[in-house]
Amino acid sequence: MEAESAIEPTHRSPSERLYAGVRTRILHGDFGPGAALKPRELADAEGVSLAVAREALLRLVGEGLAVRLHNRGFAVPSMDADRWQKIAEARIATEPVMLRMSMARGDIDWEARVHAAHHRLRRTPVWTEGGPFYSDEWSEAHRQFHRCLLEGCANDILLDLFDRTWVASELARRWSTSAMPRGVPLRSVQPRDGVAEHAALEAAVLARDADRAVDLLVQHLTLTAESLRAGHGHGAPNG
Amino acid sequence: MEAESAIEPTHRSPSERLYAGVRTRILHGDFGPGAALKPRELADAEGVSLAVAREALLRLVGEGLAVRLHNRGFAVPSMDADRWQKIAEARIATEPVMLRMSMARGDIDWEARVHAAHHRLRRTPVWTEGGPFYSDEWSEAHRQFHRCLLEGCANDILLDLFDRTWVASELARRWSTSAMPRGVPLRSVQPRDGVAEHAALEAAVLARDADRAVDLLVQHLTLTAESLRAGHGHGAPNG
DNA sequence: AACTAAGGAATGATCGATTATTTGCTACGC
DNA sequence: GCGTAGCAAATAATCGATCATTCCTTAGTT
Repeated sequence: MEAESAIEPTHRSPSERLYAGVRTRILHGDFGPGAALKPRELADAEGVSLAVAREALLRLVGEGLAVRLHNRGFAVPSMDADRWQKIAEARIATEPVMLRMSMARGDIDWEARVHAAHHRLRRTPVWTEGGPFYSDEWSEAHRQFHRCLLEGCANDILLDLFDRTWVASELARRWSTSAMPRGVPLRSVQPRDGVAEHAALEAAVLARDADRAVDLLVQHLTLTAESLRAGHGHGAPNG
Repeated sequence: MEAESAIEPTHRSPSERLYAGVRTRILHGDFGPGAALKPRELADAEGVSLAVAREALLRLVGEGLAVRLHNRGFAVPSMDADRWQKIAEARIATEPVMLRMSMARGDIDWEARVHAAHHRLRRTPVWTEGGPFYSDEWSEAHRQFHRCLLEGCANDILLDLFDRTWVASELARRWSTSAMPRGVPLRSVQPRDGVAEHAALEAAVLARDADRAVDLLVQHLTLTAESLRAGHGHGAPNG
């Protein structure tokens, strides 16, 4: 395998293109919570058949990024106030156990990857140029870092569960930041020092201090949930 | 809308019928691990179009009951020796935390449902008439009982994760039992008293003894994994 | 004998059109 | 005036056929 996935991303199959496009747009919050995802529209916009749009939507449903309403098509998942809490709770319930497993098993190579992931995260600009949104690069680096911490557990099933929860979390996060009024960028409602939190987490992990690492992780997740909850109710575009 | 979901189950949409049928057959082990799932065959067998078969397969992929190979169609997930361990480990990692949450939050109504689920489980015959297989009714009652124990946590995200893991677990279990030689039914390699285990678990849960309940659950999961591992390598139909 | 390359059969992906269901509106009766 | 039956537009589900890729056979070569 050489340059197989790195060549032209736009050269892939129609199905793949449309799937990736819609996925990105959902994650970016281009569709509001509960918005209908119409196969015809998506297909026409990409110049492709209905079947590929349906396929893309079906895949998204499997991933938790869309829901299906019986005989009423597809839609972006809706988001109510306490879904936040549920997602944060799920992460707090599952990730600490995984982190302990990861730290108990991870080898030198894993340590190196954690270090690299943290380095990348630290060096990636958090904010986009103009808007109050996280940059795509930072979002991806952020995901990589958190996943990397847990990858030492070497359990595909558990990492799958992480991926699912992460997607739900990102979706919710995006809507929360989208709900912010334009004049009040996210940084003002997030006085925490995310960089320091990640650094402390990395340090504890590499020092193999499991108790401290779990503490820091739970704290990190709790603070994230709280800052996002604080960002709610400012004037969400819809319900 | 009157009798909408309770009428003829065979009267549902073609898509639903085929989906449910294939799902059941996969769970029953009618296709070996890694077996190809060909849309054309499935569609023709049910007398429906290719699109319907593809849709069903896509849904199955989202559920973890099928995998997709790039430009090479769909297949039943393959199963290697240590996948067992991974699945058991995932359950042992996640379910105890959920059980504690559930027991901390569950109300009287939840207790009643746990009791009912256990009653149903206890009264359902475990084995099918002729073969060495679990009966469908028992499998479903078993799932309901275990899920019910955790439902007190009142967290959709976490219960979703349980559902996924359970499906993987059931798939693996079925293949393990299928691998048994015909003359040696499963009961002989499973000397444990599953009924007593479930009863003890129910008792600890209803007594709100979280530590004991978690202990029993972990023990239950561990024994399951071990008995299933013991059943491996007898002469699996394929790889 | 083994390895490689061409070609055909099988299967996967995509398409355009048709059928069935839902939705929103309108007209009618109470 | 309100509720409801019925019609029409929109959209979801399904179909049969076509295009593209992979797999398997076979012939040719070293």
